[in-house]
Amino acid sequence: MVNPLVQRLSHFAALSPEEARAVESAVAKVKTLDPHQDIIHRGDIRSFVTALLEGYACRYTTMPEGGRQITAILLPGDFCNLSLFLRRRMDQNVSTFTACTVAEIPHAAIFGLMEAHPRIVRALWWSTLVDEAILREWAIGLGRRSALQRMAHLLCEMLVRLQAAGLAVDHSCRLPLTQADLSDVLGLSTVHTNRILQELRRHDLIVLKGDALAITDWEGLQELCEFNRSYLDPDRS
Amino acid sequence: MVNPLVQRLSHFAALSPEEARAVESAVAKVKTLDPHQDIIHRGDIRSFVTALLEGYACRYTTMPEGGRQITAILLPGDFCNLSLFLRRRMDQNVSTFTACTVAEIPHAAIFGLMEAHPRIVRALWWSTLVDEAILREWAIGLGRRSALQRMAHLLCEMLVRLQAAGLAVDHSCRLPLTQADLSDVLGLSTVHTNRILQELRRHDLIVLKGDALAITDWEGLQELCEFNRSYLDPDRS
DNA sequence: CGCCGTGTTGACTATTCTCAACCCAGGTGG
DNA sequence: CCACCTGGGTTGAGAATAGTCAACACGGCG
Repeated sequence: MVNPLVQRLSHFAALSPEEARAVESAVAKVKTLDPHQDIIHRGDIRSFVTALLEGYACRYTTMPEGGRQITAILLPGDFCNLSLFLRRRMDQNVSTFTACTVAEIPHAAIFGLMEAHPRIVRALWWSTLVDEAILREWAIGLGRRSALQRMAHLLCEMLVRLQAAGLAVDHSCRLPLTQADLSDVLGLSTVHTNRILQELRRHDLIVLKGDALAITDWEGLQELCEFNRSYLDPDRS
Repeated sequence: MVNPLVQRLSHFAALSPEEARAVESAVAKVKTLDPHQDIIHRGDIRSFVTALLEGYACRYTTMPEGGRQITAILLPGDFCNLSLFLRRRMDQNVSTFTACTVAEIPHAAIFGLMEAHPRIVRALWWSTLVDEAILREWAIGLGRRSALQRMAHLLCEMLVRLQAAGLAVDHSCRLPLTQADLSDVLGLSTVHTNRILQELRRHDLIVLKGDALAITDWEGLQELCEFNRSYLDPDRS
């Protein structure tokens, strides 16, 4: 199996075999994690950065009143906390949805990589830019899209990202989030999320049963939310 | 006057006098812009990066149906489009609120800076991290805070950022955004924005008249929205 | 068997939006 | 100097979107 981390980084800047090896050997430890287990807490100090190799995870913040807002869904190849190599303390929580395997890369190894291989700096920076572009698109949706469009947009985004990670066949993929999880992504109540999903099903746009998401009308779903994938791709347009 | 750009960057990584000079001499051109003038459009290709030296500006995206979502408010020292030095095309619009002066830094000069002065890489990366942290906080607010809390949070954030830029005295600053602009930041209608502002005034939390914002109950305003400034500061906690 | 997590439903409430009107200050042209 | 226009702010009424509360269904699992 190709290392998802290398695969992701080469998506942003073509890596030489030597550079790919350098990335792989920067990994100090590989860990497996249970579902719904916290990887990092807000305020933690770490001497390493964590990258997701297998499974689904998220970054989130909890509100003092008890709510939760998910600010990123992490897929294989994503960094859980790249910012930690500059910032001393983690400013949000990261937790798994499913069982996961993660790679731990010591800060020193990151600095070493960056010094020896300028192209890797570029790739790392790119990866944070895409992170930010996704977050921006979520903010736009939270501010200006209806609940229905927001959900449709999220499903489109997930499919495209999972396709890029080689984790989707045709227009189907695994989506191991409960309706409560989806609510915390979209800023909705669980009841409303449930009704929105039913509406998408009623229009024959999707089939979602447990883990399994199938987008049965890809064109229709994209039109509904005016999905434009360009923000997910390095310079497609 | 200290160059706001240098001031901002030294906030993130102490720059030697030589590095400060290097930053200043990377600026190829300084321009002045009218109020409500677009600086960059989505899709533009540029060979330089733009930094704001004076004035207030914003990044925004327009929806196909006609809405607008502002995704960042830019103050002196902020980059309008730092991502452009990696990404070929601009993925959002940037426009001024007030008359502004901006510095144009050619991509080549950025690369030169980064090569000669590793600490500047650090400072630039930091600046994008803070950008992202602000955006994340906005997303959290859009998802999980009431309109009232969102507005309060924005005003707290603006005051702290303007203080850091030396543009606030005590708890007062200039806020040259119309209620329609504020609405496009907070994801509200202008009517609701108006009513929320009245509510803040009624509780004697703020005085806002035209441009002039005075926060008359700083503690109360922070409590109302549970404002915690740590996301704005390099490793305050 | 009974419990728990997840999904579903109905009834009611709250928040926010839309539409339409109106006010007011500043600037412009007659 | 005044009439008019315009952009921003304000108000009221009614509608739409989304939240809350409470109950129930269903499957997996101890």
